[in-house]
Amino acid sequence: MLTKKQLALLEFIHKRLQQDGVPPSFDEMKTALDLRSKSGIHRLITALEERGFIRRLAHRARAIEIVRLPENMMAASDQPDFSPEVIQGGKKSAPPVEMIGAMELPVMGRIAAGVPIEAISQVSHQVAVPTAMLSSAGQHFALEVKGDSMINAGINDGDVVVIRECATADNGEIVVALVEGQEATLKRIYKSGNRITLEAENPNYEPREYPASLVQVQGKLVGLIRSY
Amino acid sequence: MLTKKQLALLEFIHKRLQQDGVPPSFDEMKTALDLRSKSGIHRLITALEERGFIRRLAHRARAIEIVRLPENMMAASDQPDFSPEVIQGGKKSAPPVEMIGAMELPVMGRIAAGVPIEAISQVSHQVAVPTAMLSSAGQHFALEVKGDSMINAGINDGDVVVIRECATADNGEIVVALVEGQEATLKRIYKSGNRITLEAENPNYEPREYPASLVQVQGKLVGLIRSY
DNA sequence: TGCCAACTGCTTTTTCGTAAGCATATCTGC
DNA sequence: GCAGATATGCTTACGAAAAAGCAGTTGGCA
Repeated sequence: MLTKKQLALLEFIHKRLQQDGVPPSFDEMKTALDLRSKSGIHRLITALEERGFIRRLAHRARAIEIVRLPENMMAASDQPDFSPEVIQGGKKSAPPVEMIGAMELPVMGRIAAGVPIEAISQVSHQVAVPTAMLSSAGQHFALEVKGDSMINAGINDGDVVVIRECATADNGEIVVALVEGQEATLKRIYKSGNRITLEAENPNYEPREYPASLVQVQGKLVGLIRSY
Repeated sequence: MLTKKQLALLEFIHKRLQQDGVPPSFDEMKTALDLRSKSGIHRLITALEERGFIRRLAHRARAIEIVRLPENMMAASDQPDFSPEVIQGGKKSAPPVEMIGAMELPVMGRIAAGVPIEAISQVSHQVAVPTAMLSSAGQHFALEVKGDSMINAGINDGDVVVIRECATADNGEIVVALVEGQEATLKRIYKSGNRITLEAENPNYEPREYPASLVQVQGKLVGLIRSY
């Protein structure tokens, strides 16, 4: 799964994380692996992320988190107190994520009807989402809904929608669509020939039709979370 | 995941929280980190929120809560109230134990409009809900919605609603109400004098009025979860 | 109403991450 | 062994984010 370099880097990150709780910067990793340039690190990091060993926020300093470790490292990650171990009870024993059936997803900003999305690349915060809502395959993220364009689908202003990233969608599905490369909306999608129609679920908004080339599906709606 | 400054601030907040139970103000944090302006704190706080370490209420003084701590800090955070608990060593289940902002709630059955609830005492399964949805006080449970009586409130058939147990409700709130001791419905409640009106959010259903003595509030709606 | 805390906008400096282009290795299947 | 794919190394350049500061606005709350 991992190349030697990738493993070495992962080990280093892990060590630093345990040591000072702060992940190393690209420069520090560069030094640790005895390289003269950060670009190599960049590629290794990308590879690690692709393989699901780390998770990170793009364009954020030191925003790296280890998701899992390769089996052979589990043992190596010295647990000197291997044998029965005393842990302080109370809330301390936070159950691992999978056991409680939830995962944290980044909220990537807000999405509205017709209005350009505020930011789909910027994490505003995290939300916990039941894993039952997520499919095993694919990346997920969340968006806060602004406006009432999907009101008849039971999607209200302020709701958080969970989106699975994908580039295609079936007719009638609710998707996040990027129109003309800049305007992202949450709409029901219908395709016919090389035309795509985006329909709001609100009689006050007209369906809009575009050439298929101008519409790009970014993901489909898989869940919704609302707090009162 | 965190930069040094962010970690330092998180540590400080954590310390203060343990010490006096009250999160520090921006000014106190400013002093603690030896800054001359609070705006820096504001941005650090924002970064911590974005990365899912803290949660807070906008525009509220000292409304900061720690959601989870970085791994290496977990050990240092002694819980004073512990009941030492021996855990089998060995594999050490899931090393990066993250405090995640979710909790499991029992789904107590289904609730529909006008129709007696299937079972409000029987747990059919569990769902994970974001803790942000729950208030610290009170018991919560979940119900599956059957029917379209609340469709205009954006509550669809099949949705899971999160209910906080309580016996009273303000006018206009959506509650689980037990009518005549047997029929539980999810409705908007209005009180006037000793009459209580339960209103569906669907023009096809008539509001129904009862003597206050016949209606018992079982809990109020605090959240909604939908899977597509 | 007035205090205090939180929030915003703007500026500057420094650190950090991203990207493109090109040069070696290493591996894999034919 | 060779061709092509992959992994890696290096350089340079660019742009974004972190961090710090100051000033001014907004909002809660007593």
